[in-house]
Amino acid sequence: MKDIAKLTGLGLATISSYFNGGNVREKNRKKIEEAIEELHYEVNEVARNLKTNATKTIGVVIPELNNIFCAEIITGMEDILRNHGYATMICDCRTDKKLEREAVEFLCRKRVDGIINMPVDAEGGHLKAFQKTGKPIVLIDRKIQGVSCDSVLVDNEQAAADAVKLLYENGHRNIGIIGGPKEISTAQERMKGYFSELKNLDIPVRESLVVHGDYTIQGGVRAMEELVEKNPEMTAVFVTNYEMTMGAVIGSNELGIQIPDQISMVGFDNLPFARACNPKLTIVSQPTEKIAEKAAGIMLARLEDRDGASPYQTEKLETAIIPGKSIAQIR
Amino acid sequence: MKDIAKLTGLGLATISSYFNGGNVREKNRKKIEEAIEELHYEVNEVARNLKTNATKTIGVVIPELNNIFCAEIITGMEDILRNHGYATMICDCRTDKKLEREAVEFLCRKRVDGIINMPVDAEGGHLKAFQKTGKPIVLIDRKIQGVSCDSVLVDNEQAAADAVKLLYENGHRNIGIIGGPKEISTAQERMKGYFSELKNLDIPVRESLVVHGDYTIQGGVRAMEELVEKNPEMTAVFVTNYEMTMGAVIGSNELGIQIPDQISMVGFDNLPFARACNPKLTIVSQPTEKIAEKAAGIMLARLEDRDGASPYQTEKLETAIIPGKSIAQIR
DNA sequence: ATGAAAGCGCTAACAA
DNA sequence: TTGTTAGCGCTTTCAT
Repeated sequence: MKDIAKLTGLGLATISSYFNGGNVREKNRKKIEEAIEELHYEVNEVARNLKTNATKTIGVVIPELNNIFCAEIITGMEDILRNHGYATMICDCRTDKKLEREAVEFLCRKRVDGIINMPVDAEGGHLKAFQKTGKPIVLIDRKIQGVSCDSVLVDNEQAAADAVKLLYENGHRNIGIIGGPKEISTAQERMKGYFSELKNLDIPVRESLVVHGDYTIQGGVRAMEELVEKNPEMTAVFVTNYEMTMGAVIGSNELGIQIPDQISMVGFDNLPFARACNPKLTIVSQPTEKIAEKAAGIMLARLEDRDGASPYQTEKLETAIIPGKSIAQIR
Repeated sequence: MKDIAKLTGLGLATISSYFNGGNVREKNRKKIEEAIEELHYEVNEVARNLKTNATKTIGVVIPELNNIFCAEIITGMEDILRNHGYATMICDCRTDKKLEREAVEFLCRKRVDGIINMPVDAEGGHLKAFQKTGKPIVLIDRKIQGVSCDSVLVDNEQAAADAVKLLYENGHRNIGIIGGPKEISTAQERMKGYFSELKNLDIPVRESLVVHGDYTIQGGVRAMEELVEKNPEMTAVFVTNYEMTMGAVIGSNELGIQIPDQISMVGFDNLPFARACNPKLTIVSQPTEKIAEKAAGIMLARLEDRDGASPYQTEKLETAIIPGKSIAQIR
């Protein structure tokens, strides 16, 4: 910047003003632009950030990038944030609480302006340090008790209830569930929806029909094997996330089980995958696009009007069932 | 840092020395640590970066985050880079040349120490500006003529030839191909492998068996429909990326085509998906883990020994065929 | 081993 | 509208 000041004979403030949309006389504007061209000048954001104490960067901490649900949400958020002048710094913590905490500390040091987090640690201890900075935090997909911040969630209980009801309506009474890790709030809620809907429908819960997976493909395979082995009378399975759905489909294939002739199935997420299954899988679908929009929107709102200390909000979005051909009509 | 200097009565240089592994007397070390605790001090990386003129951040520019091949590679690279003290700034350019150029410019301003790029623009014009900084660039998956930098590629021609040969060995002679966009080097190479292997095997090329898709799911569906309609005698299809493979499977399902009874198929990438197909899909598999390792490794090497201006290297990795049950033995 | 001081590239308050 | 100046939080000579 000094160089371009020298070259144009202008003061630093004028140049700065030029870059920040201030008023600069047409003549000088020209001069500056020529100098920029000649010097191949590029603003140094690092210096600017130091001065303004804002990095125009949002940290995003997620359990696995290599997970389509996460990837879809991130893609959507990044798009919106970028269009508002914000960069995104993504940290994949590999579903590891320690790495998650390190990621947040790292983003602290990097002085990001806000953090969007799909939390692994349900206690939320990893966020405490960042929260002290007073900068905004937005939680997505999973809630944390006791961390006061905005959240964007999905109505998981309803989603599970819908799935169970759909199976019931098709005559199923022995409905297995492949749930997620017990610590994770989404998994708890989906499980709760399963139980409450069974109760609603006056179907007794059978322990052996309930398996807790770990939200991974391999976990889905194992859970499917276990369910099938333990429950010869089971006619349907509800799988509660995408990775395990894939696993359950793999398990069925490898066990030689026909869907839906032998077992009906309702999966979770990823419509293209559901379409690629033969027969097409019926799934619960989460509105990833909307989650991204809401999360980015809330973050931007917090960032723009710091003063408008509006109360923290929790958005709860609806899921939908996308019908396929993986449910057999019984009797 | 001033505050902690004041609190301990030490000079700034000592504190700085403490943070950078310098020699500090045990006594003072203690004092500093106490002060840090009391003040909840955290290093400001922005300031440090300004001074050292290095951000310890690598920019990654890819066509689509929402693409498992990309996501897997990024996950792998991020892991390695993080373990070496480097952060990663990911820019998803949505397969858009303009956004890609903007991403690179953006990363320039952010003063990243290097860029890893899976290029959309085969001309490579978007990289020129960054290259002037003298900082390292590593290209992955696709090559660019005339940009002098390191690349990590895969032997696409061989991969395609292997697939064709395998189909040939199973008796297939009418082999269709769903290729990718003509501008993309990987697509060209895979197409080249198809042609050269057919020539090797003395099979005449039939125009109608060659379709160019666009590397998307929907493109795969359309391409499959087109192939089937135009080529009643076709017995096998080779699909040249993951998204289109998914599309081809969807297309087959929706057209009611049995794999492999009516048409045999060789897909590309994503082993879990291949396993989830019924019957299991035979695929060409790329070593994403290794690509990530190589790319991150080369980047780190360039970053460490700036002087050791070793010549630019092009790594070419091998693909593998993972057998499934989607190829019928003819006669 | 420690301290004093200069400066990285920028912005912003103030003065002209 | 433009120029002068101070300073963001750190690192890094150079003395001590």
